[in-house]
Amino acid sequence: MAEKNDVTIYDIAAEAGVSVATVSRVLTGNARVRPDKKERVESLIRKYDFRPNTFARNLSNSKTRIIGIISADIRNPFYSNMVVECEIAADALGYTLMICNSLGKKENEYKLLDKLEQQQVEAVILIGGSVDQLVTDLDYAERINRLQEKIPVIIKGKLDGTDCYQVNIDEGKNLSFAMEHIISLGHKDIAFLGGRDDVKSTVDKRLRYRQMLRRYGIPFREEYIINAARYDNEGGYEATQKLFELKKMPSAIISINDFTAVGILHALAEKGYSVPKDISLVSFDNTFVSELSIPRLTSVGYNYKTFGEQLVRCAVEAAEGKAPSHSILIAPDALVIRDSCRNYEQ
Amino acid sequence: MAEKNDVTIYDIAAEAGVSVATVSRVLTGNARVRPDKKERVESLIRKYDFRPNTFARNLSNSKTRIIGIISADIRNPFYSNMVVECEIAADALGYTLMICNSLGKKENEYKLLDKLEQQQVEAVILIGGSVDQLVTDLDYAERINRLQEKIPVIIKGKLDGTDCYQVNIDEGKNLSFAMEHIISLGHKDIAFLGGRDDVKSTVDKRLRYRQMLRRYGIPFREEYIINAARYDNEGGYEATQKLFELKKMPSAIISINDFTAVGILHALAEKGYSVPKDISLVSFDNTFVSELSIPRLTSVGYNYKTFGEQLVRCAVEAAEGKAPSHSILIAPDALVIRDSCRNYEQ
DNA sequence: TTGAAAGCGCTAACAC
DNA sequence: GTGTTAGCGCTTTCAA
Repeated sequence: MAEKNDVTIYDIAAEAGVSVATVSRVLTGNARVRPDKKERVESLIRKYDFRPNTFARNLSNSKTRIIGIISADIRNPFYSNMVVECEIAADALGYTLMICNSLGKKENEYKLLDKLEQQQVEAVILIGGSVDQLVTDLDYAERINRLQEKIPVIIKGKLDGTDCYQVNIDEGKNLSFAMEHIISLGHKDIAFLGGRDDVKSTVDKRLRYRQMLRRYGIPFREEYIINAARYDNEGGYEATQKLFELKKMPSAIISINDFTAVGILHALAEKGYSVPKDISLVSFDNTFVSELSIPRLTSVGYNYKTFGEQLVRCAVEAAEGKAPSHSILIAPDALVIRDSCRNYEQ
Repeated sequence: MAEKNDVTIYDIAAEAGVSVATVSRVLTGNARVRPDKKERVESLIRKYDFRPNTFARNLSNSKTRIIGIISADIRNPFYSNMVVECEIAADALGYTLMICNSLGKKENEYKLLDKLEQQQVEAVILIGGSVDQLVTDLDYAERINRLQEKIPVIIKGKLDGTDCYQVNIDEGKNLSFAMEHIISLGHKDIAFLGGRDDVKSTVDKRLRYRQMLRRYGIPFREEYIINAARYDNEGGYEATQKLFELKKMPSAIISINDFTAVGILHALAEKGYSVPKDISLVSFDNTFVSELSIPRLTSVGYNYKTFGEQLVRCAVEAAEGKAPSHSILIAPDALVIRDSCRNYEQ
């Protein structure tokens, strides 16, 4: 075990009585080889279960066909969905996805960037972390710019001061789907819980939230927008506690994501509110969490598959020098109606 | 972008007026270099933001410090927890984890094995997929044996006909924690829902289930063990439907995992059963799902951190020729008591 | 402490 | 079609 008894192209060549070039040719398929030689080589390859050394290969032609991806944390289903779809898309294009998690630490983002660069990945995709921030670190932007000189960088989100390829979705549009659903059900007192004001996608949604209220002639109440430090169930739970302090409870709540929605559900249940009987709830992301909760959540779904495909397609095209569009917008997501909303009756 | 304008060790050497060997020495730190030269080289490295080409390096010393891991599907929190802990552990030891998903397809397992072998990973870790099967494919075992001749293979699970390194947990022990809790609460009619009889960990649990009943003098009822094709909420839902067909409902249910438990919860709620009022429920894995459901689930927790550490430690030691123990048993997990069980009253 | 040079295993240009 | 050979960028003897 762990011995370097590896068969090389030379061994194969020797035993087959041909040159290494010929072996290489049958390996790459880049040139014609006389059938009988080809057959001899191939049978030797099978015999020794030979696999060409990737490093020698990469060193020689400086193409790794690896795409790096740095996600925030695949334990969050939003990211794992995204990452797996990217993996599938990359595989379909003959690329390998190298998956890394920054786990919420800026220093990890830097470390991973170094690592991927050193691994000679042909493109790097960034989802979550710095690319979610409303205002970008100068330091980070600089690091990315330096990287961009060698390797294309594709992000979901934004990065001021860089010209990364971007693949995004119209968060405002998504918000409007949720709002329209709620409003069509007769709700007017609609709170928006969760999220932070340093996160771009959240800010985009909040902007649209106010805009929608205005459009439908519903008065805006500052106190109905409630921050939460974390995008998880605790965040939802805490935000709901603040909601309880208000004199008037809303009849509907929009939650920044499924996890937060579950926290909201717990908090409401504790206080004796029933969903959807007393309060309706819509959320975003449509992860499996929305299927698991009771009641199941009406949620605006992310189209993970399309997203993954676009991210990877962009990465591959950029890597191959095909100059894809610098800013790709994914078609808006669809609302998946489940059991957490109902008609509002006076 | 994507240009090969990369600075090499030669450029650095030339500009610093030293040989490439010297540059290499400061890079690896494997030999002493006169301070002034060292300083000159280092400043050049900074100046050009130089990073040695990993492939050349690997080719030269045939050490990649990469460990491959093939998990079933990181969209399942059980695997993402495991994988992230492995990633953290690997990083701490100076290794990189290459994460792949077989997504339930045998062919993918083979493809990924090839890919990892070609990438020259120094060890491969297998969790989920073939290693979960009660009886191993001969074909697969053979593939693994061939791989083992070059690279150590570490598995969570089993693989008949191979002598992979194994890191496992005593599933029976875990089951007994769940049972003892339930029994101590006064329950006697205890059903065990979910899981398939071709999965080893499930079979282990079922064996212990019967054993525990015997030990406590509780009659065993065949019909209280219910299979489910899938280990997700649908599996739980379906298994519960079968339970409804029985003349007598149990007072407690043990669920094969958290997802299944949620399906059970949904099915019970539909029929008007309340948990824990009417029926108590315990499950396994203690993923975040058990925190999210209503009621929150009492669950026997996996110690993901320890598991990840042991898996990676074993991989690294084997890779470095240190001959770790061939079979490692993780300390049994702990029961996390939440809100899904209660005392049984006649 | 340092430099020259021989690999590491493969690809591709070049000549035949 | 096929073989020879020059790299690819780095590490590591071996001498000096």
